[in-house]
Amino acid sequence: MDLKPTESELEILQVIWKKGQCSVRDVHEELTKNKEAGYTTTLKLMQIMADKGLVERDTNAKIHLYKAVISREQAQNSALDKILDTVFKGSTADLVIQALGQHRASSDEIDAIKKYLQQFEK
Amino acid sequence: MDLKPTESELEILQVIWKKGQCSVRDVHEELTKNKEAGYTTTLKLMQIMADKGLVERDTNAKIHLYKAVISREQAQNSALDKILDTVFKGSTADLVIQALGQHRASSDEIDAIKKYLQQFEK
DNA sequence: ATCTTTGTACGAAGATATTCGTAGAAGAAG
DNA sequence: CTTCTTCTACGAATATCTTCGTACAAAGAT
Repeated sequence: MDLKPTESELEILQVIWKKGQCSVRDVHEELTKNKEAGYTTTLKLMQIMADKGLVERDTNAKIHLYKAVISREQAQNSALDKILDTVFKGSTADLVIQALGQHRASSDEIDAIKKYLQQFEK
Repeated sequence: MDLKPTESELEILQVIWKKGQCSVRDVHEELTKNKEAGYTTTLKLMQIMADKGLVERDTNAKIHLYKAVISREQAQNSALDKILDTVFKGSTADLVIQALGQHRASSDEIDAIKKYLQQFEK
């Protein structure tokens, strides 16, 4: 099992993570708020995702319901692993500093991070 | 101009970032330390990258020399932008905390980050 | 019961990315 | 000069991802 979602699959996962269990219709409506897409396109992608094991589906009713197999956290970690490896030379510190520098965290966010770092005191 | 390197292109950029200006041979030798690949495959990829504007090449000598057009920092930022958008709901704090939590930064790294955060004190 | 809407299944076209074989030019070695 | 190696150019096969048309089943409306 590979479990590495493609670009489009990730868009769909985002919707499922946000809304929980979803029909194709649910996902499609959400996706088409931002971009054009045919309904069967969304359907096909979700079927492929089910084949790959990225999502599970309940086919008991006419309207199949899909839920995510990989969690957002898993996806976050594999995304971090990947970019650490490909562009950050493995340095978490570089990544964090670059993230804080460029993407201007709010002061609340910075407080949250400082608080988090307290753990490592002592 | 799109400037979004693919997976393979990123592998090549890593070598160029590391070694500076490179011939195809240089890059190829480095790549094949880790994986199998035909020489002309590397060549073709680098030619495509030159077409796309990801690298520039000096074709004066017989052996063409390639250098990166986009910097590692640019690639880092676009990688961060992308995963912030796709898996972190735009939250830099989540990203940083997840990175620190999962990828066990060394205490040196944590110190560096704390120092960095001092900037935001007042 | 028939028509319309709303679903899933499936195949195939189109787009993009990856891999490599073959050809020929330019140097190096003999 | 001829041969061998090393290089670039190019085209095409393969793989993967994305998109959508068509077909048909099930449910709802008239």
